[in-house]
Amino acid sequence: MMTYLTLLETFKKLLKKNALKFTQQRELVFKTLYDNEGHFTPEDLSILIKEQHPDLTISIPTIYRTLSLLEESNIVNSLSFGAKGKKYEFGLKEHHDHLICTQCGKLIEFQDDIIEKRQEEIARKFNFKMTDHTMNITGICDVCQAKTP
Amino acid sequence: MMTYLTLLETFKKLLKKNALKFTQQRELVFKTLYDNEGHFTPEDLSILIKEQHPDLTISIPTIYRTLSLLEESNIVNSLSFGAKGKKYEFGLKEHHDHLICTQCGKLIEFQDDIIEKRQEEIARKFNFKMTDHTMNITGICDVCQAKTP
DNA sequence: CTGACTGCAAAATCTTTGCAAAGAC
DNA sequence: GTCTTTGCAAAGATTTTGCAGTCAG
Repeated sequence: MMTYLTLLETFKKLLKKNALKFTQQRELVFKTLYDNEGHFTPEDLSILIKEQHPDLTISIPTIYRTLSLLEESNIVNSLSFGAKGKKYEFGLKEHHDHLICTQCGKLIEFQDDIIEKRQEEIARKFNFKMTDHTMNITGICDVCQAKTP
Repeated sequence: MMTYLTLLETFKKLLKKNALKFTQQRELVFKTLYDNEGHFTPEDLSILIKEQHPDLTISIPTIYRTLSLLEESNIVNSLSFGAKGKKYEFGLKEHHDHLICTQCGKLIEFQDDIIEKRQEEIARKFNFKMTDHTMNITGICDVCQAKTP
């Protein structure tokens, strides 16, 4: 994983290349997605930013516009599962998958080379340029299995 | 894959078990998802139903309510991505995973034994009692790659 | 300076809800 | 008959847009 500053430079260069300006708001969205692991709706981000940067401001429309911009450049990925709305995550990170316990909500991240490799093969087979993948295995974790026999 | 009538019986029993009524509208949504391979927004379904059953009617709110109902019972699955809104598919068929184009919203289903088997192994490794799993590969499909160089 | 970006308010969508009438059992 | 379900219209949410003022380059 590259450092924040390196990634920020990449972002700045990309903006320059497209005659777009580097603004406080754009950095805020970029940084907040970088700093926080997870998937966020535009509103989630608005709240996170208020908490983590009380001195700065950004409006909801700007968050939407910035996320679209970042998504076009593959700096963020969007996906939405279950709940309403689209969710965004920082896209310049290693892929990872999840095991989710439906009883206690525990979340285990894992990374499996066999699956990673197989996913690439599948994407290739369908001529897909893979930008992200999510795999969620839901079930009941060992602790909860012991609790409820 | 079971026959329509068998599946319909399952659906009826499920409704009865929950003191819910079997109505023309509920069957319409169920049947339309069964008859049409693919992933549909509530509005898509409304249009499909108008085309395929011009004599029957169903309102948009009822489609939303019925889809939520069907989803709770795992009779349909929902997915949402790229384009706006959630999409629903008939859920009582073989397990499969998805390739999703984030630009045009195209969705390709695939099934891969290597991945299925590996998922079971991973669940076992973490002592998880797997109840479900979903895998989505997001990316850019061949058509969209050609469009944006 | 100049053109792009932001925030506001308002519009366009998309989804849910309240309620009277109709329908399943 | 009773209690759910439906359709309508209206309310809520979510996302996008127009425009004047602000700001980066």
